[in-house]
Amino acid sequence: MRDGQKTKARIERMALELFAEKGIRATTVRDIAGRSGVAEGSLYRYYPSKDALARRLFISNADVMRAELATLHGESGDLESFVSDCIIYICGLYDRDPVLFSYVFLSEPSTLRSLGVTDRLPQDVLTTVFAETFASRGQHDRDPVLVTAQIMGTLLQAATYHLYGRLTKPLTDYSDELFFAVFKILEG
Amino acid sequence: MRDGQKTKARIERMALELFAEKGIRATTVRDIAGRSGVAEGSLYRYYPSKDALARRLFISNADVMRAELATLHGESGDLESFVSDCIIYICGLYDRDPVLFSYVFLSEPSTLRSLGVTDRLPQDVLTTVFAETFASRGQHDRDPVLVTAQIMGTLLQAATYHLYGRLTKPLTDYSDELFFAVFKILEG
DNA sequence: TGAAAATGAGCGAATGCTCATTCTTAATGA
DNA sequence: TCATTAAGAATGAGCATTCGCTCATTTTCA
Repeated sequence: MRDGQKTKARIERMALELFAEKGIRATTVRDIAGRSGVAEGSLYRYYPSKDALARRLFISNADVMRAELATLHGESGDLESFVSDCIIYICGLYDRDPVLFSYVFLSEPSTLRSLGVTDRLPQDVLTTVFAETFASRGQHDRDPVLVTAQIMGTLLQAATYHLYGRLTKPLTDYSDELFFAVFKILEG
Repeated sequence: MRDGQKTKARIERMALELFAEKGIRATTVRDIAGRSGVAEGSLYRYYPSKDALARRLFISNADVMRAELATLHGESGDLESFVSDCIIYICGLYDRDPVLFSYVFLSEPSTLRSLGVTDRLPQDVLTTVFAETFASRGQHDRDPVLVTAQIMGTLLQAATYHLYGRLTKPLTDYSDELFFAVFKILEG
């Protein structure tokens, strides 16, 4: 029999690209099939619906990212080196695969809500770590959610501007400036 | 004759809410008409298409914001007070009308590209001001685009987290922490 | 040759939009 | 004062098209 896994992988990748380029609603099953070089019906061998595919694509990729961020935390000595590793990781993620990055990090709130994935964001790992650290340091005045928002904001908006072609070098090349801002935010 | 301007205004507001809540593609003309309490055909008295309405809503609101940010620049003495005014303005914008804020600032890149409005973002005012200031100060190593991304990132991501219900106080209440981070970024 | 993989015509539902028709009301004039 | 009217405002059934999805059929290959 034929190797269905290759077809499945091609469908997933092309769907991811289209979802990131045009949005989920604007991407039709015919679009996905066309770009994947398969028939429309083939999608339904592997997924019960277009939305299930979109949701699975988000969750499986976001879960990998969350696991890798958690690993970074386990390997790091202190908060500062963890955050620094996060920046390197996230910049590398964008440079290696801007399409995947866009889908997971730059989808609009309404999209994530309709997918039901607002509680599975990779950046939640940061919030947890910040909460633990601030608590153990007795810094009860600091808001781990706000700090996460500020730090992730600098990175995500930089990525957004790169998508628009306004920042042209790889995101990793801006890591010095990004480090600086993030550490200032972290210091409080 | 009847006052069509009130109908037009109601259609625009309800469309804005739906676009922000569900996205443009996911919002049907029937949705807009239903929530506005008018018939479907009425939309087409004022706009040639749903997309034209979406585009007009973005541009007219973004242009107002750009003008107001430019006014802030004209009234401010130095860069620091301008940026501080911008933070107050943007936080107030979110607190007063999160729906409008989401539509203009939190739509995903693919949406803005399909509307053809990526060159009309309110935050471009900041980039222009930064470019002028850095040039006049001889700070040729600083990237006005990156600084804009970092500063706007902290604000927009804070707004995003507020939308998710993770930040609960008005955004303005966080302005102390936001000021701090933004000024650190600005210092370089 | 058997079972999994892949196909694509076609279905019902939904969508954006049109247009013939009706409704509303300010202006008119006797 | 009040019936008449003209024109803009509003309607909603209906059209052409597109969409997600199904399934009987064909293809592929261990």
